[in-house]
Amino acid sequence: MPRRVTINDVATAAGVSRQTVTRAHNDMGDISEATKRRVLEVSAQLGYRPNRFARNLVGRQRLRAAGLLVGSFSNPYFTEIAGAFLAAAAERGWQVMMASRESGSEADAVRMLAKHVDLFVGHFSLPDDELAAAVDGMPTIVIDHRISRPGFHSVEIDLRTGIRQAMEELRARGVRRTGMIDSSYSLRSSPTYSPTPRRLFFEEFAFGAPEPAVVVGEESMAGGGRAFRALMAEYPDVDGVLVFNDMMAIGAVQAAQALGIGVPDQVRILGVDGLTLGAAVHPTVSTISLDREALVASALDIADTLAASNFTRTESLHRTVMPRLLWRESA
Amino acid sequence: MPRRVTINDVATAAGVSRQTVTRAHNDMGDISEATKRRVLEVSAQLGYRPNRFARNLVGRQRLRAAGLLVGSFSNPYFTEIAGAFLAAAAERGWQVMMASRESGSEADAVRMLAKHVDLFVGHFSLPDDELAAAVDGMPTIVIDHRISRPGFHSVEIDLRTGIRQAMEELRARGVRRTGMIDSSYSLRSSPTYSPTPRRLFFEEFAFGAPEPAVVVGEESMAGGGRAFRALMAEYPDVDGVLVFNDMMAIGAVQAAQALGIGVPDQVRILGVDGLTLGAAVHPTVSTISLDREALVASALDIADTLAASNFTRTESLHRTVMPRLLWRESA
DNA sequence: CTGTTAGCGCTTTCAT
DNA sequence: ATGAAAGCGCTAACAG
Repeated sequence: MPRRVTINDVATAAGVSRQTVTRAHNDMGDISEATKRRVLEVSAQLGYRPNRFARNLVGRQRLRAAGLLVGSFSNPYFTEIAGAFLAAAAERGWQVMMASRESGSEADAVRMLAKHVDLFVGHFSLPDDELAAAVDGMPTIVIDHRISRPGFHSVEIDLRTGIRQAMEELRARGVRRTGMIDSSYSLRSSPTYSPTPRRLFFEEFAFGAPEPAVVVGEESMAGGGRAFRALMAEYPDVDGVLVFNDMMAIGAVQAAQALGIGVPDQVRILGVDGLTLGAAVHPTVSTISLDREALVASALDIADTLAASNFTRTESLHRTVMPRLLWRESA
Repeated sequence: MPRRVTINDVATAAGVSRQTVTRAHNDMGDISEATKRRVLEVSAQLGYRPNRFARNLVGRQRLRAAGLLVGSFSNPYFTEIAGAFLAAAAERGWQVMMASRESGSEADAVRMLAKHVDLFVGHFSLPDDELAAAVDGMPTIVIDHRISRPGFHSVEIDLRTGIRQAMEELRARGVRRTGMIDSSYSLRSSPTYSPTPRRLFFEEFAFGAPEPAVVVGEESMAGGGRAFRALMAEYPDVDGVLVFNDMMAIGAVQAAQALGIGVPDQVRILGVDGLTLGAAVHPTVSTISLDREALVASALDIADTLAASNFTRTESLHRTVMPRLLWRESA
């Protein structure tokens, strides 16, 4: 492997000083056209690329880069977050380096990212202690999970309020008994299912019968469909269903159609997430939208605050964003 | 805005030399536990974060970062590419900085990325000359578009062969006349529609009537549905439809169902892209899959080759990947 | 117009 | 166990 070509190599080969090479490469003036052309030619010949670390080290302009950790690129919720973050970050002058938890361990991903960025943002799944060890002092903005220790900041979503409002509106729309389809994702990391926060909020505000009508399904369209059939079989009187997320809700709506159950006439179905896809299917899926714009804006507010202090501030910063209810056709 | 804390500040405050601070922060040994603890404490107090440019400049380990430019995060094709790239890149030790063409100009995005990465990969839409000016010498791997000038490399998809094979198979499955739904995206950048390469390949291999049955639609599920209705109205004898991409194909399938046209019994519908989503709907959508794994693997092969030469090689490298036909239910 | 000097913030020698 | 010196590759500031 050939040694990397440096500015000195070019200077020597072109018979000029390093400074002249810099001038040629940065359109700096104070250099004759002839010299400039010759230097650039030699550079091209040798395959010279300025070392970006050296350049940024000496440069006055402080670049800002955020490391975004997302759960999975095959989950539209995360890709929509990533897209929103990318757009908002670009507008505010942040560059974004991404990593996904899918490949390799979260701790490894974090360690790799650390060399390239000024702070982390994202959905983390490690326990707080292990996370703190992994990020090793890097300022970290956690999404959808409150954490209060120095160097950590968070953006929470007030899902409890969103679910309360949704249940109230379902009642107002004539629903007699509510049911829920929860995600079985806890089964992926432990041998026993444990209820998600969404389920706990649901049970708090469920109505129509003393026993909460809940079934658990796999996190996919097909899983939502199967869970809907199970729910209807076990609790036939349920006429309003909160579904863990929109993908599962789409599956549930399809299953209802296949069963000949009218949506929303006989059963109202409500997802969570606010996916764009939910507005493209028929009927469109009503949803408790986890407002991505607000979410990433809040995260970037924190990032900007940290950057403004040149990353010397360490006390925890927090934001809370409210979900927005999107009443489309399915509920 | 406070000045950024440097290693010297910490050294002074802790009453030690810079080297001792380095030792404390990098678990380097040759330092007493007491000193180490004290230094780290002072660092935390002051909010010290090592400058990543200085660190990487002096570090022996050469980091490798790729800048990935995608078209849009609201298009599942691009997010699937991005996800595949991220996973494959992580495995090969590349970090990935992303930008999307959605926000701001492509040239600006490229200029911002340039400060952080060793090469570009992606879907570019600028004319070759403008692109060359924008990347300003940065090695660039172009996806899905051949370009042969120094410093540029490419990964092509042999869609022509894929479409030929697809048409042959449609004929074998009893299709009598083929039709196509093309994308109107050229209308976004110019006042007049111009046929996409996919249409040209289709017309080369269409069969069943002298006049090619083609309609143009907007690039979305709804657009695919509308186009399908128009196609059936104008060419009722068409019984095999190639659709520009999978999202539009899903819309076409839904439209067919709404019209009471059996899929695949009366009309066979075939998309392009190979989206995961196409396997989750009913009926599942047959498709000419633009093999993402192969695509990103090829791009990273080129990237590794360039890195191995320390980015001194400039002659164009090329790869071609074959699409894979996925015969699911709709065709 | 061109070259020399200094220094960005850090880690790697090499002394002590 | 700690510190002094040197240098990574580049650009800013000053000479000439």
